Amino acid sequence: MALEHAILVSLLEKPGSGYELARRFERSIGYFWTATHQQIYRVLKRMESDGLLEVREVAQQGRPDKKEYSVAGPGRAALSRWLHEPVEPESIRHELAVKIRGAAFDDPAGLVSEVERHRKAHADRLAHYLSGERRDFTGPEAPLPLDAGRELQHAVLRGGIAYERMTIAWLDDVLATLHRLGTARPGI
Amino acid sequence: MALEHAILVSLLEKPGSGYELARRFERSIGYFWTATHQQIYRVLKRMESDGLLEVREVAQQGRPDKKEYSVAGPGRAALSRWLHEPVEPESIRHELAVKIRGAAFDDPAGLVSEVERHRKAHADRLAHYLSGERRDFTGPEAPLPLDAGRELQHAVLRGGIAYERMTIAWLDDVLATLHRLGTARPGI
DNA sequence: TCCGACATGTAACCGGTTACATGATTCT
DNA sequence: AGAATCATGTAACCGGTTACATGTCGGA
Repeated sequence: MALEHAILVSLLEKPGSGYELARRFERSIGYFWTATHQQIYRVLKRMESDGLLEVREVAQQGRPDKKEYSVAGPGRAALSRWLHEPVEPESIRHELAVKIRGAAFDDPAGLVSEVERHRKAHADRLAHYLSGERRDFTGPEAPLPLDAGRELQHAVLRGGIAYERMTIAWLDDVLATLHRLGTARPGI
Repeated sequence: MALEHAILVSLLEKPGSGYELARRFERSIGYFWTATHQQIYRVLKRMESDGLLEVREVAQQGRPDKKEYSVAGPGRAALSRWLHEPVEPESIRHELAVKIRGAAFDDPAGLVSEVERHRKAHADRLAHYLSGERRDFTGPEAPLPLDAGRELQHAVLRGGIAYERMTIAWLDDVLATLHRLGTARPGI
């Protein structure tokens, strides 16, 4: 049910249309919760009919009209309720780890290029996060009234950065292991 | 579709029943891919009827009979095919991160206990991984024929260890941030 | 004229979760 | 007698994915 709550958070940060939400889920929010536009439109409709959201038809020049959603009172209450109830610490699902273990029954060396692909994807994401951090969280830090939202967004981003760094280091470890296996027994 | 492949890997490592697989998914394999017994029984049945697995009824003393599954030729081929095709680098889904961002619109201090709960869960998992590592991957390392399966299992476990350590450090960071927000503006 | 960005949707499918159900055996 | 472990399942639901579908507007 976290998609609903992710949408509530995103709309509290800034109201927007389904399309705009979909874009945000490709960026900031999507760093730790993904959703496609189909899913988002479906859930927005349900949330609106449940009274969690309000819609406003907005005419635009040079663009199609859009429906701007914002959080209604019950939506805010629902978020608050969720924040106060515990969620289970989730376990990761890492398909690549399955592959790595599976490689023992196939060709370990054949996995090198796949691991390298993943390493690159994570390095790209890290670079993206770091540039976002530079853009949004450095420079003339508003010194007096520290904005809780900003601080917490930054804390989450630091988590993403730490995750990508850790993953890259681990994939280097995996590559070294695959290399060792490849050279140790060249005949077999 | 990774559940099928996780099952193939697990059964190649050692044949077993649905029940045994479910237990493994609570342990080693489950560290990076989870599945409940209902799911496993359903998929085992399908995989068997697809010819990927073989079943053998095994009578046991003092216990109910079980169906021992093992990987058939086509199953091994399917795994090999999967290992050679790229999988998309997946993005994480971290519900707690949604909560952290959402806390800005509610009570940041109220999240402390939840974050601490998660920190403890990850610390427990880390301890569990480390004891597994000590048990399975240290001591009299077979020095001559390094076993590819063992090496790769260890590499995956090191990934789990790195993940838990990173997460614990991040949650400490989050706790420090929440604390800062709580003390900085005691009146608001 | 065609492409890309903006904007919103439907339909079918499938994988995963939750709840329910049964029954044997061993240990306390 | 009751709890725990071993063992295997069915059914309903729901969230997420993939494919398909439509239409506007601005710029190359």
